Amino acid sequence: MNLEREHPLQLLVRKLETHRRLDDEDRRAILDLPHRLRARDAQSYLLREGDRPESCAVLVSGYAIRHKLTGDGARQILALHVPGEAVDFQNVFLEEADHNVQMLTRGDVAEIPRQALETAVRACPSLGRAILVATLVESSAFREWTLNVGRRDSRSRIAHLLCEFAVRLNAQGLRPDGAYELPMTQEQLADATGLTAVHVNRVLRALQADGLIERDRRAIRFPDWQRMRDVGDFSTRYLHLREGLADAGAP
Amino acid sequence: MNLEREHPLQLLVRKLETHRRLDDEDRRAILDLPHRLRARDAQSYLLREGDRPESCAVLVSGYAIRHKLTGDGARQILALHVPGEAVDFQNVFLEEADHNVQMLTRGDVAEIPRQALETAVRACPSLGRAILVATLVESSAFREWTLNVGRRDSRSRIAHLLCEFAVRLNAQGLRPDGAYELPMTQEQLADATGLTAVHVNRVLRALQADGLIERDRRAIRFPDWQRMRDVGDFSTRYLHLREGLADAGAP
DNA sequence: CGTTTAATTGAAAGCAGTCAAACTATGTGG
DNA sequence: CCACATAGTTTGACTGCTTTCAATTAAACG
Repeated sequence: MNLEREHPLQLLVRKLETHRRLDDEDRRAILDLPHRLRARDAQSYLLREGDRPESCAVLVSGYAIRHKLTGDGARQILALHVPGEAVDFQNVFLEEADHNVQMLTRGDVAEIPRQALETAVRACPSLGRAILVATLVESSAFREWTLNVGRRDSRSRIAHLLCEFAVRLNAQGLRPDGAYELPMTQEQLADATGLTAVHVNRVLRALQADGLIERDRRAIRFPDWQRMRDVGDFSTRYLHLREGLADAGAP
Repeated sequence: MNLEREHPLQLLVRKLETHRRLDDEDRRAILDLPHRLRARDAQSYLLREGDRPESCAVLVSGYAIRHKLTGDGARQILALHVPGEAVDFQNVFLEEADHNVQMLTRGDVAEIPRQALETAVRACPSLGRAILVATLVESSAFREWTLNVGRRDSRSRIAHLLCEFAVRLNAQGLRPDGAYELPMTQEQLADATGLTAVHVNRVLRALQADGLIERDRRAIRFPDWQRMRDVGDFSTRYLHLREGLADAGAP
C-alpha cells in the first residue's frame, strides 16, 4: 500500500495536478474537504437525468460512465471516469442534471456536500480555479468524442477510445505496467463509440489480427503504441495534460 | 432599432440571463467590460487549434461555429454560436486552444482582454458564476451533440439540429416571426451532424415532403413544431433555460 | 452576364447494422 | 465442487442506411 494514497481524496489531488501545479495550500484545501465515503455497486447510479444533487461525488476507486438516452432508449456513453475524478462538479452549479452517471464497476465514492465545496472554493480561489480547469478539460474531451463519433470510421473510433483510456490511466498513475484492464463490455464500448456490440467485436478482432492490440479477457496491451496512436488518430492535446504526463503508451 | 440593444454587450447580458437572473450590478459589470469591436468576414477564424489567445471574443452580430478536424481532414462542427455568445471563455483558463472557432457569416465581435475579464470576475463574483454557468451549459450542449451524432438516425439528427437552433435564437430574441434564416450550407450542416452533404440534401427534402419543414433559400419554418420536436427527439432540458424561455417553436 | 458556389438528383458500392445461433466466461445455490 | 443460469463474446448470412461518384440545375456574386 502506498501511504500517500491513504487519504480518499489523494487521487483527486493527483487528478487536478495533471492539469496545473497545485501548491500546498490547495492540496490542504482538497484533503480537508468534508466528505462521506460510500461503497457503490456496479451499475448503480450516482446521478440521474433530472436529479438536483446536493453533493458532488468523487470516485475514490472503481470506474464510472456518463451517458444519455435517446427517446427510444438508445444509449450514448459520453465519458469514462477513472479514480480521482469528480463526476458532478457541473451539477453543483446547474439546477437539473442533464445526463446520467453510473458506476461501471464496484467502487467507493466520496460525497462532498455542495455547500462545503462552495465554501472551500470561496476560501481558496486557486482551488476554484483548479476545479474550473478540470471541468473545462472535461468539456474538451466531450468535443473530441463528438469528433470521434461523427467523423472517424469504426476502427479509428475504437482505437481512439482505447488510447484515451490508456493515457488517462497513466496520468493518474493507475497503470504501472504496460497493460490495463478495460472495465467495459463490448456493448458498453459500442455505446461509447456509436456502434453496435457486434461490430465492436469484429473491429477488436481485426485490431488484434493486425497486431495493434493484445487481449486477455478485459486486459488490453499495445504492442506498438506509435502505430496505435496513428490508427486512432490520437493526440493528447485535448486532454490538456501538464508536460511530462502526455507521453503515455507502453512504458 | 431597439435602443436597449445599442450597447455591443447587451446581447451578452441577455444570453447570460437566459440561464439565471442577473441583478443590476451584474449587468453593469458586463456592460462595463472593456472591449474592442472588430468586424469579421465570413469564414475568418476567431481562434485556431493551438492558439494561446489573450482575449475573449463575444459575438455581437453574425454567426460562428466551433469545429475540429481529424488527421485526414474530415471536419466535425461541434457548436453553433448566435449573437451574444462568448466563443472562448474556456480559452481564458486553458493554455492552448483544442479546437477552432470560425465565423459562419460576416459579423462583429467584441474582444475582451483576458486580464480585464479576470479582474471583472474578481470584483463581481456573481458575474463569474454567470460565466461559469454559461460554460457548463455549453458543455451540456456538447454532450447532447455527441448523443445526436452517435445515436440518432440522419432524419432525427438534422431535425434535432434545426430545433436547437430555433430555440436558441428564440431565447436570444432573434426570431421575431416563426421562421429563421439558417446561416449554414448543406455541407456545413453535414459536418455538424456527421453526415455527407448529399445525404443532408436528401433528408431536408424528405422533411419538406413530409410537411415538417418549409424552406425558402436558407429560411426555415416549422409548420408543426410539436411534430418536429418529436422527429428530432428534441427536449430543451439540456439547454438549461430559465422558465418561460424554454417553449419556443412557432410562436 | 459570366463565373463560382451551392443544391439537387440518380446509380452503384460499402460500412456498419440486424438477426440468429453457438460458444465461453462468470456466478450462484445446492 | 458441480450444475445450472446468466451475461458476455464470437461468428455467419443478409439487409440497409449512408456514402461515393458523377452529372445537372439553381443561386449567389462581382
